[in-house]
Amino acid sequence: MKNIGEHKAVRVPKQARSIAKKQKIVATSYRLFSSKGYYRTNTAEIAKEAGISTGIVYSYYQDKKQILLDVVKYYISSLEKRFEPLLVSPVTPRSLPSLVRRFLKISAESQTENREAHNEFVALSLLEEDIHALFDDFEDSVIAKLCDSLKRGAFPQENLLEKVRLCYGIIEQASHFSVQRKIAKSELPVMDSLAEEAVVGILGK
Amino acid sequence: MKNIGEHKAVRVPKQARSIAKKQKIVATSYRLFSSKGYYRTNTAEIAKEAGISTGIVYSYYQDKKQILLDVVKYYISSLEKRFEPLLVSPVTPRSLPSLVRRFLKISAESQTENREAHNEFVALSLLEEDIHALFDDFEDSVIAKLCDSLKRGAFPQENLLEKVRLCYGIIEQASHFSVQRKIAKSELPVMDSLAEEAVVGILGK
Amino acid sequence: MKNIGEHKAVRVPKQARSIAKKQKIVATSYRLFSSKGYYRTNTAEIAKEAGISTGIVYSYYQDKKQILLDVVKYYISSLEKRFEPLLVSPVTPRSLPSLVRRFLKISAESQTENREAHNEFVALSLLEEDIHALFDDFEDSVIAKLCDSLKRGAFPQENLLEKVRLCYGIIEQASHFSVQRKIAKSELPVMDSLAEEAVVGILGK
Amino acid sequence: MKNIGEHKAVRVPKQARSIAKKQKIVATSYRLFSSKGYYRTNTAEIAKEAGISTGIVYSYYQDKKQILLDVVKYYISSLEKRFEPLLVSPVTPRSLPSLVRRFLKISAESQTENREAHNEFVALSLLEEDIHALFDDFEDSVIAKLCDSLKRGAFPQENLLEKVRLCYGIIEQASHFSVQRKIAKSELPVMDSLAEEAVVGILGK
DNA sequence: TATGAATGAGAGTTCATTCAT
DNA sequence: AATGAATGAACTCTCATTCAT
Repeated sequence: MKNIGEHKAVRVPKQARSIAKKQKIVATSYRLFSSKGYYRTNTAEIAKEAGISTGIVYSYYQDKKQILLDVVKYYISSLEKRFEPLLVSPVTPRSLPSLVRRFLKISAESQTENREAHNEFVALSLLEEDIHALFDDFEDSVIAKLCDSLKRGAFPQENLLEKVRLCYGIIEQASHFSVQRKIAKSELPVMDSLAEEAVVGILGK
Repeated sequence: MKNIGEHKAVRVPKQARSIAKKQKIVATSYRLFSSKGYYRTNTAEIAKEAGISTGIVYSYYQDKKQILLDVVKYYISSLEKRFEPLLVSPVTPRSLPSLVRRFLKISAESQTENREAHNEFVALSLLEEDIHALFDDFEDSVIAKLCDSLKRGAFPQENLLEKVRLCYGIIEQASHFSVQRKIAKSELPVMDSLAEEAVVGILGK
Repeated sequence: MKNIGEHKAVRVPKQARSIAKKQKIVATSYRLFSSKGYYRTNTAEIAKEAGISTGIVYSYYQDKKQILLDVVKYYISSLEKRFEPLLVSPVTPRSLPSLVRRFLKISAESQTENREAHNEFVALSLLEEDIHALFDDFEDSVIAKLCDSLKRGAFPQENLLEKVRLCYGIIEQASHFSVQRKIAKSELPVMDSLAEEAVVGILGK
Repeated sequence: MKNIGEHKAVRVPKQARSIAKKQKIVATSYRLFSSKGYYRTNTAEIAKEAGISTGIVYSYYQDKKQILLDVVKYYISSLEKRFEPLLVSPVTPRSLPSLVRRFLKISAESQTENREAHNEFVALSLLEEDIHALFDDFEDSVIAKLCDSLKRGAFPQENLLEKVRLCYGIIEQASHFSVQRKIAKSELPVMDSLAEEAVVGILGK
């Protein structure tokens, strides 16, 4: 009864209607996972909220975990869209401070707008290996692009990768404060300035 | 299922034997939550591993969540013990670099030794408000103590709290790399040096 | 679910294409039922393997059970073809031993070649009344023909039907050993000889 | 989520009450499997009919299949009890016919009284390897004991095992007719006589 | 005729929690 | 105080069958 070693056929939607339905599942799941959490959302609820039957969910996805993976991919792709504009042009020492500012702003915005989603998915990435891998890939790609921009902008290349990793972490931390912490709003510019100076200091060396 | 507004009598253990039993529950749960995860550990298993009955667990704890809270408190208190030595003496500009190094070292050690616990509890702190509050309190207290040490060591006091918060975050990030990332081991000293310089730079201003 | 008393229109195929399609369903189901078992084969799989849609299956068959009935009929008709040559000519006391041998051989062959099908359908005949009836009819017809052959070959007619039934059972048993049992291959001729002697003894009286 | 490689603790009941409950599950399942069939009986029904909750079933049995195995063991042990008296004393050529008669009688009785159970479990033994193994063991043990009785009764020992196997099969067939077949009741003694003669003939050689 | 997406009841199983002893 | 058997709602996933196109 266990169907070991046998693969269940999962529909790969090609027609517009099928694609729309799969997106509907992802969008609904994204909303539910964000608001209630992955573990507290059941498949029946996903189906009901998406306006479909439980059965059909399983013709698009092998199991609940696969839905989660798609939801996280969807979330990450929305992050990619947000950050993309910051990753295309070369960075010069003169333009760096402004880049850092924009990074901080977008990072904070993104975390604020999707606060619950952000928390949920970052948490899941710590609990589930394959989710972690998705975030790792995203981070690696952003960092690689930043390295590239910096190289083209004639920044010192010694230990560049490590520097960028650390700076990326600093920006995440700083924007994290903006969002999660109960810091007085008036203090946020201070934090941003500190982060900016730190980043400029690290990369400029 | 949650009996909101209705209080169940939960024993507050005062006798040595009772206290020992409660500690046994916490220690066992800590081990199981670390290795299998909170959601994948059931109460029957906790009781069995602790050598007690399932029923008795519920005379010490209202529900599973309360056990988790105690486990996290236990984890945090172990963190406190680790970091305490770093938080007692004043910090001078001369001793700062060494403090940062020790912080990085202990932070990395702690994350490595309890890697699974660390991931699990950080994840849960993102998923559950009350767990989050516990970590927040811990962080606030560490940061407050650091501020104090720095004040006594005659560091510039302007925006000190924000500076320390950011530095704390930088150190967490840097030690995080040591542990989670697949960075080449040879690169770790580089990361540590960068973090040290950044912290010294921020606090020295 | 069974819509008792309500008739659904089921196509009775008359055009060549329709007949071919129905045969395709039966042949595919036969293969799947044999290898995976009836309960473990679902209609979607039958349709897919047969190269048709799931919907069309239900225009040829009222439900899954009806497919099974057709598959069993198909299996039985293949048995009929195998045994037919043994059932046409009169049997004399002299030719009886050779007939028994041929029976044993064909019976064993048939069980071996379709071992999985054999087991599956015999099992289902014990579980489902209507399948049982199909096998009963087949057996009755074989036995009737054997009686006829024996009558024409001047065997004693007293209790002939019972005798033949028993002999038929003996042959089934003996060939069953050849196939299912882990008897040493060297012992199989012994079993066949014993069966042969028993049959000759019974019928000759 | 799949708990691969982890064994679930299944209670091994030692106290009287626990044993009674496990027997209750087996007895209820035996009844339901016999009347409705294994595949058509669900665990909720077993629990309900046994007057217990669904959950507790799974603290006695790992899964539904394990219940079936116990039910079949229970059935086989009832067969053993029935046949035991026939397997203890030596058989002489003089006592053989009476032994065969008693065998036929008990075999027919057993199949009649538990007709549905018999069909169901024999069918399942064809569908499931591990059920098959249980029946094989039973059959082997009966046949071994019969061989022993015959040896002690000075029967010719050449090919004794094969002879006994075939005779055992003949008796099964003959009693099968009594039960399943729509033979006229008046014809049953004929069948029994034929079987008796055949067995005596085979073993006497 | 034919498709295959869609349905939804029902399956086996788990587990936080309770309660008779 | 302590046990661990018992509960039963809730879970994920399956599949015979239907139906809009």
